[in-house]
Amino acid sequence: MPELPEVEVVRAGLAPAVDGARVVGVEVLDGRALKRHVPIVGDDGRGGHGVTLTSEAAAIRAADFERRLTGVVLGAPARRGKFMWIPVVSAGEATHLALLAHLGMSGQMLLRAHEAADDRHVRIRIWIDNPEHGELRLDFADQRLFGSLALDELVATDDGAPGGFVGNGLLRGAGEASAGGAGVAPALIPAQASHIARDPLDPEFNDARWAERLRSRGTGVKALLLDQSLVSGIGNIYADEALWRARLHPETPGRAVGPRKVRELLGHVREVLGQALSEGGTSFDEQYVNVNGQAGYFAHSLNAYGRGGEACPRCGAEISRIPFGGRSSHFCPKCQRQR
DNA sequence: AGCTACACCTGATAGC
DNA sequence: TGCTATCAGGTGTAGC
Repeated sequence: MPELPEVEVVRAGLAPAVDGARVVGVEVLDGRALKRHVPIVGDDGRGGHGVTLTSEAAAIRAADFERRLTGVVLGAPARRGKFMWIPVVSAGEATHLALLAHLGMSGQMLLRAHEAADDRHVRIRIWIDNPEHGELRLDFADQRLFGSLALDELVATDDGAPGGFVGNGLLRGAGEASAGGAGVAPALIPAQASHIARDPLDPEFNDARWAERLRSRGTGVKALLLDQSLVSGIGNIYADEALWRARLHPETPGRAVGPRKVRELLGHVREVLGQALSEGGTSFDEQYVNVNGQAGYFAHSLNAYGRGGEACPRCGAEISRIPFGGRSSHFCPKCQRQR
């Protein structure tokens, strides 16, 4: 579900509540929401996805997560692509630890009053005390459990540039400063997010390098947009939308896209991400919501995604829907010709 | 190295 | 009503 714009809406919403707040309590209701959390003591040696946690292993993780997170002070949340993290600070100084969050397909970070009733699918509750805003509850809810929280080690970025976006307001668009004044992002990134590329709205994103890598591959351009090691933050919705804007067929091999067209595609990616951001992200149902549980409006602005069988807003031809890696690609067969 | 298939989950909806 | 199949915004890993 949540792609870059949705995760950024959540990150920005979390910032005023968590920055400077102390964790006063942690309760793991479902240990499966800690898939990425590796306990220090009693490590079961089983990590990552595609591995079913035994209930014993899940209990070890839960206990470790609760023990180590309780009592810490949190800093300003950061984001790269679809990964988000909140650094653990001590006496105002960053430590080597961060609370890492990935929302997967259905994850939500909800800010609620301390004693508010639970939302559906809450897996982890974190009680925080903010010096300015008082006591709040940060709930991680996730229907499908593809998302997770973890305590993860912060490592140096390989290029020495900031690890991700940190700002007091919502990121506005390609390489722009935040609305509320940019925070100083340290050159650190959680180890588990360090393998993904920078996202297209990161000022340090290397356009030429990306273009070169994309044009060296025989894979379809949609699969390349979704490859988080080439460019992060793009998912099924915005891949389809960017390709529609660029008039590119999703199965066009990377090496068949000319240099000019590749630059154009990147421009469309930035444009669609920026527009979605300004409209609060894309919500089809209750699955994607901001920290207050509210939906975004960008679903009204989609041209291709989810519109199979409808008329192309540009040429009127019928939008096609074809299988793609266990889900679907949506495109206009007339304006997005295979080349 | 690059690519595909699949595993990890729950729930909504459609069709019988 | 109740069963089964299909679909959903993501990612990591096994295996060819």
